Amino acid sequence: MDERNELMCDESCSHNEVVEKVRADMPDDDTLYELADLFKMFGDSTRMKIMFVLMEQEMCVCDIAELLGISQSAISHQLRILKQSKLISSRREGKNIICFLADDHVRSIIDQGLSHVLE
Amino acid sequence: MDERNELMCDESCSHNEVVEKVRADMPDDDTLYELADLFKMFGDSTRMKIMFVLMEQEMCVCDIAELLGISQSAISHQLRILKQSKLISSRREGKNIICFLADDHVRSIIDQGLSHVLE
DNA sequence: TAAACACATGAACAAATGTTCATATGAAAG
DNA sequence: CTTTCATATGAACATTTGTTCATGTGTTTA
Repeated sequence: MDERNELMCDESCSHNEVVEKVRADMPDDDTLYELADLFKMFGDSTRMKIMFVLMEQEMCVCDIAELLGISQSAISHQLRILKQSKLISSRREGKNIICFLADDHVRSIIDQGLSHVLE
Repeated sequence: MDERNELMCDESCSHNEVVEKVRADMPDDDTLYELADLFKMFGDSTRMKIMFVLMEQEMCVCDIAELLGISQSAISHQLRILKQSKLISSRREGKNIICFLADDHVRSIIDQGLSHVLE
């Protein structure tokens, strides 16, 4: 009887024990999905631009839209998503909503990405 | 005459000079798109899983598929994309193609992401 | 050289995503 | 309290994206 999964190649390059070890060391599925969802936030150029702006300067919605040349509605939709991911927060100030980065990981993540891209 | 863009809020929270400074400090559009495309790679759970596996152990395509319980075809399509982004490389070894991480930034990017998620 | 195996790839399809447009909400000023 | 301004949101739409299925390519082994 062959105990290996039918998908596995005949002469497994890594032995089963190795596969088992790697499998055991993987984060659970929920964490993996959360992680992918987090990076999804950085995977759209509009959101990327918003975060870049907020890395330098907190700013109201309207100014972000103007600075980036993107419609207020589009910005607002994206801000909503970014807030849900707890990457940015906001406070009211008079008539305006001021947005700012909510997490310092944003900076380090973007910096690591830049290092790769600029190589 | 009002020199401000019509989109800009009446009483700009940030003065125009600030907006101009931030705009000047932004990377050019090409870089921003590249950056977003890079993070897009981390924004899918299948690719995330592949990279997690390869962080621990280089491995042939077939074993990755078996370990993750994902079809060989799906894995192959994703590997193609990851190679295009220069995140993983591969070499032939007999009948198999062995895949491995091509860039150490992968580890640091994922680690930063994990820190955020596990908070 | 023929068969078996590991992997790649194209087409088709469903699902997720981002923008626009129109409109709603809610604070502030008159 | 009415109007105005800044922002939010829902619906519709076009794109992008990821998977499956069928099949192609290139290596190895018999």
